[in-house]
Amino acid sequence: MNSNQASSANPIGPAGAGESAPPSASSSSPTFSPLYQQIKGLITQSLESGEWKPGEIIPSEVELAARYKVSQGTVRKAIDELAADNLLVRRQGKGTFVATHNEDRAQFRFLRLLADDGVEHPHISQLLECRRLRASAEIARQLDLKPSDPVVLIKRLLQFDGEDTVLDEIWLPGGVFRGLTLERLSDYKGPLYAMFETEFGTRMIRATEKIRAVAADPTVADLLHVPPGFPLLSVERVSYTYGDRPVEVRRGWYVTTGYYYQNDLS
Amino acid sequence: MNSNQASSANPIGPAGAGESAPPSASSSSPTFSPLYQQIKGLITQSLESGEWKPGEIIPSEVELAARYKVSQGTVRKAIDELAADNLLVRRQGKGTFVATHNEDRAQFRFLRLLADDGVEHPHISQLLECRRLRASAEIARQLDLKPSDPVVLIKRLLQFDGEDTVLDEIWLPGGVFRGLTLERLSDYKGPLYAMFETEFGTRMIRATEKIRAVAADPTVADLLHVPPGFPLLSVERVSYTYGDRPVEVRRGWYVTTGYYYQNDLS
DNA sequence: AAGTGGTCTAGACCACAAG
DNA sequence: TTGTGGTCTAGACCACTTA
Repeated sequence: MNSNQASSANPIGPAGAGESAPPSASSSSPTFSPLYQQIKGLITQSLESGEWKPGEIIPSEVELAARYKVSQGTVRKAIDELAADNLLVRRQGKGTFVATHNEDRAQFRFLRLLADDGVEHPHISQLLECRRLRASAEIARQLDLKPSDPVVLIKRLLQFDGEDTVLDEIWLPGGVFRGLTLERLSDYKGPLYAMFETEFGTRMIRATEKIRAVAADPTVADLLHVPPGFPLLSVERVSYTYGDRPVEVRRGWYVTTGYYYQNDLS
Repeated sequence: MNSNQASSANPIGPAGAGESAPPSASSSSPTFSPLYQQIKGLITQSLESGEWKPGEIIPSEVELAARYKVSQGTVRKAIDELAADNLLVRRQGKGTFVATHNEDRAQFRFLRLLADDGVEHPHISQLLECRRLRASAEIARQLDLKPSDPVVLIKRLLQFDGEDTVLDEIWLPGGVFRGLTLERLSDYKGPLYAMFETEFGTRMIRATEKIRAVAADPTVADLLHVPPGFPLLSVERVSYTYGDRPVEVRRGWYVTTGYYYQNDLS
């Protein structure tokens, strides 16, 4: 961060624009960071620390401007970017809220599977198992853990229109998801990410996926009721929380007869 | 568009803020559109009409503000959104430029295939054929044409590291791509979309893709040197130009051994 | 009526690029 | 030095929501 902290007070007083000294970074600073970026960082910290929880409203723009000793326009730009990053949601006339995986119709955001007619179908989850074990070298690398660190493995089936369509293997760091059991999983109603958020304080911010076409191996084929060798969509996802820390590895096999993975290039 | 045209003059004079009448839309208008959205539309028109061509610089913010009789901040917000939509590119100190598929390292934007090591490998295109024929019902529907309207069909192979990896079938509306021949295609150096842009004035703005895992049929398998039934990634793309008009349908089969399709959920 | 985000303006200054 | 986009401010008004 820059010399200009902007947390409680700027270098010299309120520092208005156009008449007194500007509040921005000191001139010729080698690492220049705009004020609104610093504000963005401070707001992110409050989000991460839980000062404002998912679904809650955050202080109004004028309040935040007073708190950080900057103009409303500056916190506006910071909030604009956080809203674009799906961390905040603005509602005109009401206020700005912390985004959540609950109410949101953010289901499709992470499971981009549509029926051939282009309609988003609902699905139900059938849990197969939930075990604790030690991370393989590969999983440890992807979760930024040490090999043989404890991890949780969840296996489940997703049914679309009553047909088994997706098989998921989900790895989570054991330290963060202490106390996660199959029973707690099956008791919870709603998306998995909503549970992670409300029960474990871990919010998924973004994810990357590697997609391939693979032949179903016998085990997977059996669970998905397709013949061995059947072409399946292999989706390998790594999800990240605040600070770009990886907190989930997910391997999915999708039956794409009657359904397709939708992607928008823009 | 709103009653407030903003093209040459606002309802009443320059209309500054804070003292005289505001320039924005008439009050209680049933269809309210912000000024900067209208400016965005006007700039888009100039882009579409070719007033500013791909790669060229557009007038500075102050010039555009004078031209449209609005403040610089308003055209700035319009340009901000157009830059976010990849229609314009801002370069600090130099100006704002019309985006292009040429120089841009916008290759990966539309062909999201990476090697297993995560590196983007270069590829070469081998043209198989280029024919003119009449649109099938399905293609006509997707290109918003009438059945049996003329279309161009291009087939090609993409080689990564010398290996045939992608087979593409590309349908284009015959009217727009008049004079497109295999010879012209093979003569052109560079990405296909760059050629469409410079030679036919058709710029691809966005695209949607439907992704499935399929078994290679004998013909495709032969061309890609895989056994029949081999799992391939099926990518069905529809590309759109200005005004969300579809101008390309592309069906691709990807061999995803050693390569994967990268997608970011954010 | 009050409070919130959304739009619009005007002006000042900074960072960057090029003559 | 000049011109461009980038940042920051202050203030006014509009649109939407809730009381």
